[in-house]
Amino acid sequence: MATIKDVARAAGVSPSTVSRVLAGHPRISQATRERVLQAMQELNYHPNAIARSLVTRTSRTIGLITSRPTEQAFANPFFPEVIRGIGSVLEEEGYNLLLATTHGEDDDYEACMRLFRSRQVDGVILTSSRLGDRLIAALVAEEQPFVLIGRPLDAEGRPVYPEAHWVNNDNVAAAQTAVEHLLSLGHRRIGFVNGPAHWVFTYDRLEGYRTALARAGIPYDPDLVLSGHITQQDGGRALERLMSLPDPPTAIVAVDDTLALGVLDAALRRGLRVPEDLAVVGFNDDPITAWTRPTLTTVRIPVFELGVMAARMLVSILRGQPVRPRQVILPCQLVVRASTVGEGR
Amino acid sequence: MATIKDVARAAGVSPSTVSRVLAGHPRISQATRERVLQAMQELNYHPNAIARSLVTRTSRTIGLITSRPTEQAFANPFFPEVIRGIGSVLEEEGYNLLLATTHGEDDDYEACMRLFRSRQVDGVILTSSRLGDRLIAALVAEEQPFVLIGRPLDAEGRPVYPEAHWVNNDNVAAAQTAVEHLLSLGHRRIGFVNGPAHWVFTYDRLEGYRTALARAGIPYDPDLVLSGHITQQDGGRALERLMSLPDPPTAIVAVDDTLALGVLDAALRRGLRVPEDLAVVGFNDDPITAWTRPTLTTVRIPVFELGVMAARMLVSILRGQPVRPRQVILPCQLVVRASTVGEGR
DNA sequence: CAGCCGTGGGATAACGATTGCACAGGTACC
DNA sequence: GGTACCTGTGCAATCGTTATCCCACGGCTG
Repeated sequence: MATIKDVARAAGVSPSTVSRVLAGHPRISQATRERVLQAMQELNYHPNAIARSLVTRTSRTIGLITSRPTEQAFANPFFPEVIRGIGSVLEEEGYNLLLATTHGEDDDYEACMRLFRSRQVDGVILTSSRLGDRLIAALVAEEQPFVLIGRPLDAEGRPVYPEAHWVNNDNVAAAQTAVEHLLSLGHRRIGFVNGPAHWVFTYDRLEGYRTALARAGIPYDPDLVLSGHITQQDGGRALERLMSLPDPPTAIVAVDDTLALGVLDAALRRGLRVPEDLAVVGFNDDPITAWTRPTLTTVRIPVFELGVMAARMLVSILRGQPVRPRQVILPCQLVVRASTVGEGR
Repeated sequence: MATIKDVARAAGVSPSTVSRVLAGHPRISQATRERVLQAMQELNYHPNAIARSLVTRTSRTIGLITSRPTEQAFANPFFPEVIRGIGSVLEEEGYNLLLATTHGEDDDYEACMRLFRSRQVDGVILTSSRLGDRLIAALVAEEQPFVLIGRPLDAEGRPVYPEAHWVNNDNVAAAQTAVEHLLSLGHRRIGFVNGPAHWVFTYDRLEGYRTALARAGIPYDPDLVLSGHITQQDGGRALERLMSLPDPPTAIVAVDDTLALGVLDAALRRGLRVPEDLAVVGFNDDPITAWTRPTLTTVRIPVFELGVMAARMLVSILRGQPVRPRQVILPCQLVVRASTVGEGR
């Protein structure tokens, strides 16, 4: 493959000049520029990004860290959508996207730090966070450029790192809205089917649930709150346990559509009528929710937009531009369907 | 950040020696090795992958080329699943995964070639192909390492590049099986709702449709075959057109579940009973198909496994190992549900 | 006419690793 | 005791760019 030296020789100039043409340097005469460009064409020259990275100390690549549990959690719609969002920005900014694939729960830490230390990425986007996340702590400590989709909380659930950049959908408000929707329909005993409790988004949604209840003057009943993996199976199990309570709920909020599907399926199997005997609300507006019988009330999350915002932020950071608000919260939207208000179709 | 020279100085050896320790070179004494390792630890040294790439001329990164139309086509389940499959292999092989994000129909060509020419990837995996695909032609011509998920056909649909590496699900057989299933249920007029005709997977599925009909001695009726984008909308439109034929079909095969969903929805709206008035078969076994009413008969495609195989192949190629069979065909599985045989639930 | 400045471009040194070659010292063998 | 070989390590070139410094040249100014 042709190098910058070959081009230089062919054009009768020095490598420096070729480099300057490449960079669009102003102090190059029109004549030389054209000679160089033509030589490039003739030799089918393409600059070696690796060599360039070595000297500029930037890779024009950003990493996407998605830990396995998240991938499961958001399973279908989240992953491709957020990538589409991120990709759409990076593409026009001329950045590459490197995926960190990890196996274990905590391997995202190693994977991410390796990307930075080996200089393969200029910054990263994290697609989710845990309470007291050590990866976030490390990135902050090492001052590595990153943007979090979500928000950083310490192990006790208190907001931390006010300087950090993140973009989040308002999970607290979203869950609150969902619960208030049920309250407005007259429900008073509302079950909450949670995912793994140490994720921030599940934590926040639980928070919204509690807030809504508190505002309505309904005491919090721990028996009504279950937590499991984000699978249809665990959704089903949760329903069984909730319905065998002495005073079972008349409505259930699940933190993810997959869980809600499990709940719904188990409820129907049990012979419950939805929503008459039990109302169900999910999260994410998975396309599938428009097809269940009854269709599923759910909270739409602007995933594509989260990706776009996160990417924009990170690019600004890397450019050294100050990012206007360091944190952005995008609103969610309750999509009311038949699983809470009957035949809405 | 510490470099190899810092480590060398701290350990009282030359950079070469440090490099050899890093590479696990055999002719390094135990004592030196330990001194060097300790120095690395103390300095928190991590080798610069960029610098290494420059001299070794490999990036230990592979690219994933997914053109926008494909992303739409396979929308939900395909994309994350194939990445999971690829990732699971690359992770243990120590390769990175770089995503090529493209906007336009033909931009995948530019994107892919740029990755190669700028030396950012050692090889690529293509997630799909068109008839007479120029990207494939270029990769073959330039002898770049690549694996295709799908198979290469020329503009007229003839197999080409017998040397190329690819892994494919047997779309012809799959479609054939689907049609034969309908034939065995007594259907004689079977509609075919296709995606964009220039994709190989749609081409192959149409091929399977024709083969099955031919074997059953049923003449091919072009009126029964429609082609559009892979959206629910176009599925609905296709149904309308098919059902307004003078002699409408009693069964429909759609090349993708999204299309099948559109067909199903439009059919139900039209007051047709499924499967009594119209049987419907889709492709991909999207989780959603288990939730429609009636549930949707579909063809399950081993997406994760396609990713795994493709990645394994590519890694072998990059290692310089001969790949045993250059082409692999994975079987599909017909999942029979209520949209063809009534209440299967 | 001397000095200065702006323009265009060359020389050279990094950037941080790998690697072929050379070489010192020790051991084994004839 | 000399030669040959093995072991362990250093030297220096190299990968393909960019960046810093510097110089040549021409025109303008005083």
